[in-house]
Amino acid sequence: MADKTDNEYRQVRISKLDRLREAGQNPYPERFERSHMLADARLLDDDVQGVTVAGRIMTARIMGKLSFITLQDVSGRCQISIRQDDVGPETYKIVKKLVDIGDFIGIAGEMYTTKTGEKTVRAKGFSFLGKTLRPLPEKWQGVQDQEVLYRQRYLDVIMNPESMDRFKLRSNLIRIMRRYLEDQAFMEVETPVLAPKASGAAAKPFTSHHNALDMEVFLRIAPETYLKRCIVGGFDRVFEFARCFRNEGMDPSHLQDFTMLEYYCAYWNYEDNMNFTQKLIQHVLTELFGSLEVEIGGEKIDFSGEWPRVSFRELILKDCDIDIEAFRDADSLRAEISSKGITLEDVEKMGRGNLIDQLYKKVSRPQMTGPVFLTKHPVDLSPLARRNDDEESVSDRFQLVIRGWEVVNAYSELVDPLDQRARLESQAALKASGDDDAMDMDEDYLLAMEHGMPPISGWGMGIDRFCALITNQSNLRDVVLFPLMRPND
RNA sequence: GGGGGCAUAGCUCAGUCGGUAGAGCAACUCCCUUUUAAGGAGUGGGUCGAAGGUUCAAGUCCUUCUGCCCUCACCA
Repeated sequence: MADKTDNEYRQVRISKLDRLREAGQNPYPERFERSHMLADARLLDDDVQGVTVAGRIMTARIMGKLSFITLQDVSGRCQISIRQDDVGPETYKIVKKLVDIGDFIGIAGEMYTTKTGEKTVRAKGFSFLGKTLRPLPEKWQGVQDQEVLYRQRYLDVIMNPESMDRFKLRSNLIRIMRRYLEDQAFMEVETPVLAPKASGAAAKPFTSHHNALDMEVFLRIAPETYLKRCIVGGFDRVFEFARCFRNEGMDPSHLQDFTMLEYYCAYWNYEDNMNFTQKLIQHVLTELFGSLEVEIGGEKIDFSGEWPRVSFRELILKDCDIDIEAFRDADSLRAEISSKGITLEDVEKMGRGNLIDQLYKKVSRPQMTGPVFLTKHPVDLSPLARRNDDEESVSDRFQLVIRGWEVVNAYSELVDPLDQRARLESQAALKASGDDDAMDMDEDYLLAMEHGMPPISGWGMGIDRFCALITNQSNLRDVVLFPLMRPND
């Protein structure tokens, strides 16, 4: 790792700092006025005067009295040239002797096209804008070491334009979603990250201790119950980009620290919400890609038209010929699964809902490619979802599955406070009997519910997952700028 | 947690059967007014991830450890 402070490069560059100051150049000046981003400068006609650009030096071709330098900024790259005859021998000597690849410089000058056809800014004035003490990675191969790419992400995005583009896309994605929701009268709110209870999902929380209050606090595992309190309070449509934390295993599709977008809409049911989801995602993809066909993992996925809606029951019946409605308790279902020759891990401990979920993950989910709305989950997998009025064993719930990834989870919310109390009591009983993932009793949330809720449909999307999916990344860390790494010093 | 893989100069990588540590880029000293992976001449740069072991001799073989990647399990 680059933690040595005594290497040749650093010593040489520190000595250049002093020489820059002696030559009258501040190595770290306070500002610079740009007229154009580099990508925009390249579009200018020849002979345009008064162009001022700045950026990081990526490559340099230094000659005796004329140099070509490629600068990079967030917009892209542009070549500049510096001629001794234009800037004078003192300044040209600085360029030759004291400027390194990786440094920031700014120039003022005019546009021209070189005889090899490259748009170039010819420097009439030169400003030193920032000294680097470390060399950039190799200009052609860049950084290959996955560990360095994660630990020193700045090097990744400096050297790899596709990586920079991916993070730009993530930013665009979030902006487009935020605007779309705002345009549909949703209001962005912020709810607690640090709370006395980890509620709203089944997951192991991170814990901490609040000194002044002398109490245990939890990092949120979901914003759900607070956003629903907002609905109780009269905000009809709310959303939050909620950083959530779950103290569970890490692998390419799970991070302990991730971003969920959740929204809640009063007076909608889950079917309204499916309609809206389809419009939202079609809008986002059109804005991002100008197309509803996205290539993911080597196959083109078509997001246009109406997406199929299939219930758990229909799906499982189709994929393994088991009608889950015919098996109303865990034991009979377990027997049926094993009689079909399907093996699932740890079936003995599972309730009926979990059995169905595991069965689905085994026989159905891996082969689901295009966008599919999976609906009507077993009610005991959905402690916060509304029970279906016609079938009491299922919930008014859907997930959006794309290429085997559950990207969206949404339902008609349970707004009956007595039903909610009963379901949380059974969750708490599961937890007391050793199920760490079951939910806690949440009296504070029940108190809010008892003050009355309208019909609500809520919705959550794993932003990291969606982003990884549409940027064709298989590891969520590739869409997170600074993933958590074990320190290695 | 199980299994597999990787770790050599600032970066990208070679390193044969165990026998003096290599290249390109980058850096340093020069030359160079149209380059664009600029070119030419020269120079310096290594705790081979760490610690043990085997051996006359270890970057190389063995053990342990650390970090990272993949995979299985777990986990909405």
